[in-house]
Amino acid sequence: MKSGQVTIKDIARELNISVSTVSRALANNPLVKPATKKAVTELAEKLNYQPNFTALSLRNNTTKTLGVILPQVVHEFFANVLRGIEDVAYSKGYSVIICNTHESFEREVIDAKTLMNGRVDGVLACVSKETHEFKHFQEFKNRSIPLVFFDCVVDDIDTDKVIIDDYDAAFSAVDHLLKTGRKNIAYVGGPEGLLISKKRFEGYKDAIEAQGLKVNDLIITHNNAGKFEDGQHSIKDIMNRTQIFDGLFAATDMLALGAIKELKASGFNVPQDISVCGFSNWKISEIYEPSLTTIDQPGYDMGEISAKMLFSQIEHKNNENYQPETRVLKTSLIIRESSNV
Amino acid sequence: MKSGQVTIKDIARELNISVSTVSRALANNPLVKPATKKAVTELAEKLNYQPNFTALSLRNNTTKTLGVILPQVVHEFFANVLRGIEDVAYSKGYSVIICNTHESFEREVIDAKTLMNGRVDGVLACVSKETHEFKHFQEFKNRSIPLVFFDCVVDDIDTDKVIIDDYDAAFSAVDHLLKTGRKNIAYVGGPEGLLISKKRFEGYKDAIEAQGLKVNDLIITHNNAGKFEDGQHSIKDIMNRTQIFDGLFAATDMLALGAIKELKASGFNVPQDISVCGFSNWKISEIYEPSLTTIDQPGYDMGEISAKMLFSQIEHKNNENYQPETRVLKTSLIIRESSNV
DNA sequence: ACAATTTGTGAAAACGTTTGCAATTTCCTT
DNA sequence: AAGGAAATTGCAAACGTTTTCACAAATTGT
Repeated sequence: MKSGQVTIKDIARELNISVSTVSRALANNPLVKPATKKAVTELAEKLNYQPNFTALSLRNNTTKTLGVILPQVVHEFFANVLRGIEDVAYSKGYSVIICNTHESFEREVIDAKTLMNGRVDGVLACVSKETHEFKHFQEFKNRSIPLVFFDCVVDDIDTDKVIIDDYDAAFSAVDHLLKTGRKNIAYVGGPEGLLISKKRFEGYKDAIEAQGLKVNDLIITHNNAGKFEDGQHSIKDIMNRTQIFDGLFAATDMLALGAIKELKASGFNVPQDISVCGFSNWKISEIYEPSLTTIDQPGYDMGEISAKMLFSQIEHKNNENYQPETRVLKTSLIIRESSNV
Repeated sequence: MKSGQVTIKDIARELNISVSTVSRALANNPLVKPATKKAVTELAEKLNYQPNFTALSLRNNTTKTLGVILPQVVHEFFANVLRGIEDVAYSKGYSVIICNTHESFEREVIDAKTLMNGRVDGVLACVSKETHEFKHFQEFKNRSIPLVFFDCVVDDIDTDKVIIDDYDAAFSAVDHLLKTGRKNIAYVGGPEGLLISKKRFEGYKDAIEAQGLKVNDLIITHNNAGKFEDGQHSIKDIMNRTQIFDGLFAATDMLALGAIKELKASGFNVPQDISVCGFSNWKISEIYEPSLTTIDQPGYDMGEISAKMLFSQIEHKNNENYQPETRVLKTSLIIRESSNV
């Protein structure tokens, strides 16, 4: 006997009945005689029988597993999204395979392939910042594997999507800074290729122009990532060009904090000299001194909604007239010390 | 035809050969005629054939999947552990299922059951702080499913373990504070039930006594979690009892930062009045002002070593004389502003 | 007491793959 | 051209389950 796994056959042999009867008994099928049922369930209990997951998957053509592809996991926003996804999945008896691409295109392609061979019933994906080509995702559609994008989505692929209203969020953040009397708001952005970066940048520009002011390229920077160090470099760059700015909007909290660090190092006070707003509402933005004004993103909701949409695809897999949908979630501005002037 | 999945049968039918030949051709078996092989591989390519994962698992009695059970994912240390695990797993063609228990015992039991039915080839686990009963883990051993514990381990279960030398780390942290001339070091700890908490606390006490000083219960607190707010509460509690202390060792960085916040609020300066040391070396400890002295834990190494041990179990599953082993990893003290006196 | 139900059970196929064995074809050798 | 070896290929079983269909046994109605 290998691997100690108790199977339905073992039970059948032991009780001198057929596997079919055991299967039915365990499924509580009314066809089987109560006495037999009792014998089977008791023996199953005693032997600690667990139905073999792989066999079930093969038989039922369903793996009760969802795949999630995302670029980072040490990330409070994604962690909240994951919680939302997991809660929905667990409530339906599903497990979740998490594929962490570490923002690598290559890894993303590998992960996509891994999930494409019938290992999961559906996939939730957030594309990495390196990704500019989407064949690997298109393949999910070709194989009609249910797919939902969240946060960083692929415009060209026709499927359900759940996104944050990044434009609106950025607009309201910059608008807030302007309403407190600031006139020259600098911008410290993330990867330019990313759709969410573009949206945030547009929101920034439009908020300024909405006040009849002009956008000033001298106080605008973009970065390949959204890390603390990038925020520091951005401020150095801007300072080399001009020191005329009194507000700053950063596309992530980490960029904002890096910027603040550098501003302090250059002798500026936040918020007295320069007021600052970040994006994401990570825990650190509440702890830091000065605490950071920022945009709160509904991560949990995003996960929950994405997962529900995915299940809706899974459950209506054969429905011809299913129409992909894009849900846009609202954010909220959290005002703290860094913009409290 | 359902679900569009191309199977080996489709290829066989199309080419008018048997499935066995197709299977062999795809496996590049030398038995099959080059011409046939060519025809098969070309058609497979054209139809974008991918071997069905579930069928393979059933056939080979191996899922090429590892399960990881851990209590949190928004946690830099665990995230590093995960990276280490993933890197080893990927290099062997394995995927990783991550089960996030959210520090809930109930969830941990469910997750363990989920992984117990042949869904994974082995399990890496870090127990939640709520867990005081271990039947669900013992069951892995009963079924001889390879199991490795990391970080928060279960003493009673005889299997491979990888841990941090928490005692040693705490000792060296407190020793460092004492060597800078501080005499009364407060302790702000995490969940008392957790083995790692106990070890850190012991290291703290022994370091004090090693200097011929006495441990003072008035300046010791324990918390149910290791969060920022717990650190704040701890300082309030201590302050209500006494204000006589000039150093502080906290069992996590977040506890340390919460403590610092509260100390500042009470008019103390860090490090001038009270020097502080945390534990874990999260990014925030480098960013915060004052930057935080802390213990760096080799998270990536822990993941890598754990995964390697697990694979060693998997590969020697039938080896009678396999002896479980416990690896203890060294940490390093990172001295920053918060203890720079 | 015999047919007609009802009730309970088993055999076999199916999910997609690999592989030992047997069967067939092809190619040499004489 | 026949015989045999070598090269290809196919059949069937197996992995653990569910489920359709058929059949046996027990019960009911007359």
